[in-house]
Amino acid sequence: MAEISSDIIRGYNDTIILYLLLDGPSYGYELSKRIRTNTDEKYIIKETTLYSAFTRMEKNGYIESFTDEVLSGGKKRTYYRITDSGRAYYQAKCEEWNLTKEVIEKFIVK
Amino acid sequence: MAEISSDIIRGYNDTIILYLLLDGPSYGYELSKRIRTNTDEKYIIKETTLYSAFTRMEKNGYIESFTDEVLSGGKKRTYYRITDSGRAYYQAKCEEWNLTKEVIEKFIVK
DNA sequence: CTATCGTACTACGCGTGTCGTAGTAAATAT
DNA sequence: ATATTTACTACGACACGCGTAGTACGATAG
Repeated sequence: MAEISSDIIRGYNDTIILYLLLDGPSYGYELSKRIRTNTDEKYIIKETTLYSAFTRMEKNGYIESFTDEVLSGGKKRTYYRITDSGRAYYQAKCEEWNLTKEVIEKFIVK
Repeated sequence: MAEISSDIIRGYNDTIILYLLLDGPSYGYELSKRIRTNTDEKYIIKETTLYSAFTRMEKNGYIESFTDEVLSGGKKRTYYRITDSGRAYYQAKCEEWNLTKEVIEKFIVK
């Protein structure tokens, strides 16, 4: 079966994460499982990709973090919450996606 | 208007080029114009991106080059022709695209 | 007759996102 | 007692795209 290449998902991991955060705050491990189940195992995000996306997006102001005092599985969780700026970015990414899809599909034989 | 980010087109430039070469051999300048017009100016490939894609794909055996003796515009043209391996790669990329599209669209609000 | 535009590239090096590998740490299942 | 699951962090490598610059010549415009 075809695999999803990191080159095409590149730059859309942020969008995927932001979409899931629209439902409310979440954390790495949970998000990774949601992505996995949501796509019927078709896309399994790499841990390093996920956590580096958190760092980047927090730096960019798209998400905010807060920590839970409760330890789960030995390590304290870091939760992330989407910001207004993140919501706007997500919307822009959706528009970009629709345009990009239109462009690429001109070169894809079905 | 939304712009196409290099992060999403990344890895699909090769596919776009191979698609156009299915019609027969072509060269850089012509392909760049065809991409431009084909997408109604929505996607204008950068020259460096295009020529580095040629180098990469020739190395990978997806395309073959030959030169025309006729000088055009002062510089001799390098034509590229798709190989059988390139055709197979293109097909695989199309399948990958369909899968990726399905995955990403689960996270896009329309 | 000089200058700019169009054609057709090549060279160099940077930035970014993804990924492989490895390590830390504790709770829970076997 | 050991393996697995949870929940991360650190480090470095790699590939692709892109900015910038340069080469070279014909054709067209002023």
